[in-house]
Amino acid sequence: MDSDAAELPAAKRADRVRARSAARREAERLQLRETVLRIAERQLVAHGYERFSLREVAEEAGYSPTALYRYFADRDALLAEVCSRYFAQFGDVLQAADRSATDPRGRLMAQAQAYVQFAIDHPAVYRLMFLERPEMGMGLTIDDVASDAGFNVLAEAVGALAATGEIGSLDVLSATMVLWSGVHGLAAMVVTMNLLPPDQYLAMTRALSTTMLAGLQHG
Amino acid sequence: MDSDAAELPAAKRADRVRARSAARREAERLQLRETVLRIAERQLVAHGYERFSLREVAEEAGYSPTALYRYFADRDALLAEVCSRYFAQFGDVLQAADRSATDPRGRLMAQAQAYVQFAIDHPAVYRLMFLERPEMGMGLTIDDVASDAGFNVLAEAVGALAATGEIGSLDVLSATMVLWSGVHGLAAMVVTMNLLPPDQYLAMTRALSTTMLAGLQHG
DNA sequence: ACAGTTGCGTTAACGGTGTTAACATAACGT
DNA sequence: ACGTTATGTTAACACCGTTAACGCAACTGT
Repeated sequence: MDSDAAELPAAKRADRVRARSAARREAERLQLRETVLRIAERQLVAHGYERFSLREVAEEAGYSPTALYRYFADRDALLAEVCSRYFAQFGDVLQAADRSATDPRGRLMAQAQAYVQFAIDHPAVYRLMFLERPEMGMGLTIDDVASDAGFNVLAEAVGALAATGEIGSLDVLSATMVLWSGVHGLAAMVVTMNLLPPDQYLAMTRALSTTMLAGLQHG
Repeated sequence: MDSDAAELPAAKRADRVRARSAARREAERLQLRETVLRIAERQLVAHGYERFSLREVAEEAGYSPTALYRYFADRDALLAEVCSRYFAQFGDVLQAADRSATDPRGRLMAQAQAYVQFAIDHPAVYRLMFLERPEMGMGLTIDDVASDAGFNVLAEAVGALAATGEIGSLDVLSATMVLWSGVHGLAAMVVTMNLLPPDQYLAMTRALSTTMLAGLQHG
């Protein structure tokens, strides 16, 4: 049939077949992992963290519950992977907001808006990332957080603000933590109680960030 | 035996016995409720919200799991009652802090300190009250919150601050929400991740409240 | 081409959860 | 003394995450 292939040594063709077969199986494995992750993400968003069930993910995927253990160590590992992807997305969102302005003030204001907007858009995910299982993503120690992408975007903008002298008596790390606490508090309210409609939460975010920035300047 | 009692009509003595019996049974019922509540509180504090188990409460109380349903509608009702008592305590703590100073600024600073201190002292309870099940206690709507004791202590101090003109362009409700968001964000961090030792959290609380108060003044 | 190994998915089972239903028993009111 | 009510029990249901044992297909080395 294939004259070129026929001229090659049989051993090499067998090797090619073997390699491609392994690659195909690996691809299938990755694809199944991917669909399971997408199902898990969908159910997490739909049902919330507290009702998230490994068995239900398996059912929707068309497998027995125990089959998923071939691909994920346990329920937490599955959730952690979903989490880590959203953490990357969250970092990107903050970075994009940061780039939407040039002056430190504007950069911080935009970041705050984007931060709370993320919580509004993905409440179940924000809850998992920052409220229920903070170890999935940013970790529990101050060093973990200091190495987080999102935190550093914020910290750098605060550093830039400090360079203009508008940071008062606080050091950069403290000022960063203070600002983070503020938006985190609002985000936590967004995902746990719906006191206000989303747009009012954004207005509140504006009020909070202007207040804090003004306070840093005159503190 | 007892000549006085013998002279009374038998019917009346029977009534007295009946009433006291009912009272005694009611007291026993209340006492059992109370011990169950104390056990539940202890286990909530010890194991945290996510591991809280009705069956384990029943076991420690010396009853079968289903027995508790005579005294509480379900697991959530039991937790809600534990919650409501802590809410009362939380309100008292804030009020006491409020009274520790006379000027609006000092009142708000003291309240912020007491707020975060409460989260440090009772992390599992704060999580239940404000993060996991906010409907147990302060509710989910803005009207529920507006009728909460703790919130009103804060709101009144903000009102007093506004009377001195140090509140800038924000209305009292918005300013209250902004301040609450800030301390809530810190408290949420206290109970979900332990980035810092408690005393540093309190220092951060001071930094946060001075910043926000300065921001309100110059905003 | 055949034998052995590896990977995948299954069922069965364990210990745990909240909750409902049916039942026993003791105390109470008439 | 009898019927009723309150209190607590056991059994059972429907879930949950997780482990162990097994069947089976595909792949690998000889």
